[in-house]
Amino acid sequence: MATPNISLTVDAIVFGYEPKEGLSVLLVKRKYPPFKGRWAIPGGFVKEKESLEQAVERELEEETGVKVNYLEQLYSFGNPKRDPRSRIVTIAYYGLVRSANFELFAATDAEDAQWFHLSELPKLAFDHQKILDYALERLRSKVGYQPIGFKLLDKKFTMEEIHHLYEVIYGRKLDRRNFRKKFLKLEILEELEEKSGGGRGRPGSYYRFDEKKYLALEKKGMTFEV
Amino acid sequence: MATPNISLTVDAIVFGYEPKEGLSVLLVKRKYPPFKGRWAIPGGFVKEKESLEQAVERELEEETGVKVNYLEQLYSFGNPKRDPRSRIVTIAYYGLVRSANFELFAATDAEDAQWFHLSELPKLAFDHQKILDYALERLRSKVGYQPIGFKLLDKKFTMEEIHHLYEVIYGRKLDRRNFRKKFLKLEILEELEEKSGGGRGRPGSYYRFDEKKYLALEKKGMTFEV
DNA sequence: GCAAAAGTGTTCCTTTTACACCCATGC
DNA sequence: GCATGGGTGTAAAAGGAACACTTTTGC
Repeated sequence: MATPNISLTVDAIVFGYEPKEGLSVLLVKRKYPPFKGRWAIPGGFVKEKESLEQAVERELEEETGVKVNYLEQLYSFGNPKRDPRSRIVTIAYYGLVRSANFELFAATDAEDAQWFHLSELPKLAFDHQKILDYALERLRSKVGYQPIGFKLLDKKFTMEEIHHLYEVIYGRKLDRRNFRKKFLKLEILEELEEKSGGGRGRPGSYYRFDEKKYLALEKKGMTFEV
Repeated sequence: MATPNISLTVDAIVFGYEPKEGLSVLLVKRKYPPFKGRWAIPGGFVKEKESLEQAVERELEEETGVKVNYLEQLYSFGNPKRDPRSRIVTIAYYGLVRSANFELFAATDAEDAQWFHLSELPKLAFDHQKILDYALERLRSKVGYQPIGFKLLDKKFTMEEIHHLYEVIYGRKLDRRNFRKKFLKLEILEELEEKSGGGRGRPGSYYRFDEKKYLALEKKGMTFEV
């Protein structure tokens, strides 16, 4: 009656962001066949007693040492031929990490783990490119109506940083001044005393995402839109 | 290595619509424990050689005789305790059918299959209420930016019908005149010669969704929005 | 003619877009 | 002072919401 011949895995597209680097994706190099030596997105089999999210977090920890700051289920891929070995259905997630967490280590199932710029992706194993495309599409649309962009930034960030982040994700220019006004009008940012010194030009304020305020406003019917 | 103790099922929320009845959901009465005699959404185990979508369509056919007009993956539910028997992960879909296809039959795994108004739902088995809530949320949002509402209507329909459909799905009144203008401005409806006779008042034109035109416009960057 | 529903037009207001200009800092 | 990037304001255009009015049908 059950389905003894179908295995279940989870995989995770993890996005990272650095102001100077742009968006990156976390990949691991496969140690074993099939696709030995090829880059793939981290993931693995789900254990019987753990939740799907726990499985994702465990695999990420084991294979890359990364802890995500945000995790969301993406889509389940179940094409009977997606894995040459046997029938393996995977539930894909995507995650976001703060730039500070960029340290990696190589471990268990991965000969290596590494960040790749979106513009310099290697050929991926299995149907992982398809999963990545799907994740990017989701990120692009979701960042416009849910406050998840902050999860890619430091707790404190400047207007310029979040503005640039949105430009990178959308892949197009956004008017700096209109972006600022739209964002501030949402009233979910707390302006800090501290200014961003160091660079050229006038220093800008640091801001922090005020999640409590956001949740309260959301409950009242406010909608986040960028 | 594999996951012999996790079983995989698919389940489907199927929505139907009748102008006079509003939105309905297709449910089946469980023949066997657990939850014997309780209403549940149709679904069942995935076979090794079939795709997930094929599994959904097969189970729907077997349990209810219904063929959906639209099918979309919703979300995967994998809480370790969602099924009291063992670890069963389900990939949930939602589907839409035209009102004409409303005929049902009782079959294999179901003592009975029946349409339920959204306002008169029985208590559901497993976590199926949660899945239904999720499906409704998805339907409500998606109908606003993808032309899937038509899948619930006859191939030809009047403005009044689609207007009422949106009111039912959104659960609130929409100005008849503004709705009409907004919809027509999209230029994806083909107005037919035929008028809706019979009722009281001035007859309205029938329309048909012009999918080719929609796809062409979409490619050019047009966005469907209601 | 009257009621009912379809179809058309107009006005007002909010939001978006495209800018110009001033301010604070490093050198 | 000058270059550089941050911060504020404003005007035109577009889009959405509210609503009055006309048309076509059944009785």
